Amino acid sequence: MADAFSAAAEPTRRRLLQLLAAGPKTVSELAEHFTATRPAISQHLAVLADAGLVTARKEGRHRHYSVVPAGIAQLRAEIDRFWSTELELLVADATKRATTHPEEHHS
Amino acid sequence: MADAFSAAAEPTRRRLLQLLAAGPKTVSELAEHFTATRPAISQHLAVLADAGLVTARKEGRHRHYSVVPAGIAQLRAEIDRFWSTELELLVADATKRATTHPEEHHS
DNA sequence: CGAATAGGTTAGCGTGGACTTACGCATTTG
DNA sequence: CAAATGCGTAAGTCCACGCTAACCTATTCG
Repeated sequence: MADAFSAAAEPTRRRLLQLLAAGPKTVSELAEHFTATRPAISQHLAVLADAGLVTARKEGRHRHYSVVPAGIAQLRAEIDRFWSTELELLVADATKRATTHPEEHHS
Repeated sequence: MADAFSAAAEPTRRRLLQLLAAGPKTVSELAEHFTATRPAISQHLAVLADAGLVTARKEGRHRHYSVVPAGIAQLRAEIDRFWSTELELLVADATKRATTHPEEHHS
């Protein structure tokens, strides 16, 4: 099984996951949101499926793709594992500094 | 400025960020944790720097790399924007189902 | 000053990934 | 049944990317 983090990071696949999070959709429906051709979207979906993030349910001549909750949970776990305590503290420090001294942001 | 999400997704760079989160380090110190050569690590650091995630402080003949809190905060924002409400609900549903009916997990 | 250390830069290589075009297969519909 | 629809797959192209080897610069130390 592929690395969920890497699979989900690609911009097109990121959007695909967001679109599918709102509910199941067919490949053609999804492809309408992109400039890329339908086969390209189909291949992206295959990558996501290989990472266990989406699955397809066959229904007539349609293929309804939907998100796999367990896969999304695993992706979440990967993100959380990456997002260590140290990084969390750094962000907390950064946002605190930004709200306290907004103009000290010399570019 | 490059996409922080994509930059941080690459496995080697993911580890670099985690190592740097624990505190500033030189390129050689970082390179010890990998099988890749030092120039490779140096290039990964350049990618992270281009994404605004790390910065280098020159000190003698050493370059101490460290994480940029503001960049990490922006990465966090990108992740949060990706992690929409729908995805959150799916995960909540998945974990709930897993803890409630553990054996219904037919592979 | 010359050797050694730290590290950025370049050129070039190989691979993978994103993409398109073309095709094949199933399913529905007239 | 024939045309049309929905979609996966194969083949081929192109480019970005990760990597190494080689080189160059700056700094420290004998």
